[in-house]
Amino acid sequence: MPNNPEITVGQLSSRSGVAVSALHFYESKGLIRSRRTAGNQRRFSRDTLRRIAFIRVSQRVGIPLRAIQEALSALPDERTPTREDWARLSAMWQHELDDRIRQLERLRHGLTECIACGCLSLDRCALANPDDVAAASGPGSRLMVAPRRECAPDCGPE
Amino acid sequence: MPNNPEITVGQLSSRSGVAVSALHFYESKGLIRSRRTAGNQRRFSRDTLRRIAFIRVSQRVGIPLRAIQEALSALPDERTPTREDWARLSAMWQHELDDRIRQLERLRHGLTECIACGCLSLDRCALANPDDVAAASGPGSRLMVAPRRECAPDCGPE
DNA sequence: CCCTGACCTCAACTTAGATTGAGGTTATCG
DNA sequence: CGATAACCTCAATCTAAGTTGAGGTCAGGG
Repeated sequence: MPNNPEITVGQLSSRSGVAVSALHFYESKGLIRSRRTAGNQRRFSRDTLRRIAFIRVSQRVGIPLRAIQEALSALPDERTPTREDWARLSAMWQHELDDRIRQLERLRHGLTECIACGCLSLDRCALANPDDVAAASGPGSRLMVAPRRECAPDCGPE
Repeated sequence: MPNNPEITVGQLSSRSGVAVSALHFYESKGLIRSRRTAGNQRRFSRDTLRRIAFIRVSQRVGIPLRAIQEALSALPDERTPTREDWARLSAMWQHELDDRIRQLERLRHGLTECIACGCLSLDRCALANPDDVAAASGPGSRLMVAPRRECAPDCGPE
């Protein structure tokens, strides 16, 4: 089985569960690469499967394709990536993931308080005016959360 | 100040931090409502601010506008919503939020293991083949995660 | 040899959540 | 009264992440 080193787009699709059209799309975005046969058909090397696994995992973390592409471009260009190469890449997302979990937990905490007071006041509630929505959505992402203020007595409905 | 009960779209925008165009958009989607003046300008009641706070918080949780609209439609139609009304609504998202946190934590756990083994194999890694991506994105959301299999010795690069 | 299924390209369409612009009206300040 | 800022509608555009379809080619089996 390690004898036929290349696979077709259809095989790649059925093995990865990703539609052929999506694979074309990924290739057009530079996330995967292929060689062409004499008849202009794509042939993928086996480690493309691993690339796709990485892409799917990354998408689950919430990373946009654009950023995944940039991460993948850190892989060695002609040598087949080693286990360490992949581990290094995966570690990158772990920070992202930690951040996102922390954000959601802050949000959950805030929501609990705000349910208690029923407030949801734009001025006072940490939940409004987030400033950390854009995490992992672009280069200059801002990660701060405004310091919480107390829910004031008048922050319920008038 | 509680004397002028209505605000313009510009005031709503600057107080909420949401662009006027977005407010128009929200109104077109039925998330907020307005009265019109003789000159066809929008006038919003004050509790629209709270609606917008709710919308923003919900978006942070990852709820699509469509679902936010449905939730908001549970608010009383002519009476100003009470603190309890809002609390009831907010509580709905808490379950969503818990789910999402749990998912991300599972993902993080899996990622840690996969970093250790460097695998990311489509066949063996729980991280590929998720089946729980679509949580909170549509009515029949599937929440299962495939039972984990061990990372096998050959799941590193060949 | 020819049929069929897998493959090719390219353009158009999809959904979500808006933003931008054109062209025109209203409200307010001095 | 006039300038200007804020408002109005409606259509077009944008990004992300693809899917769908038209029209045409390639490869392998019977």
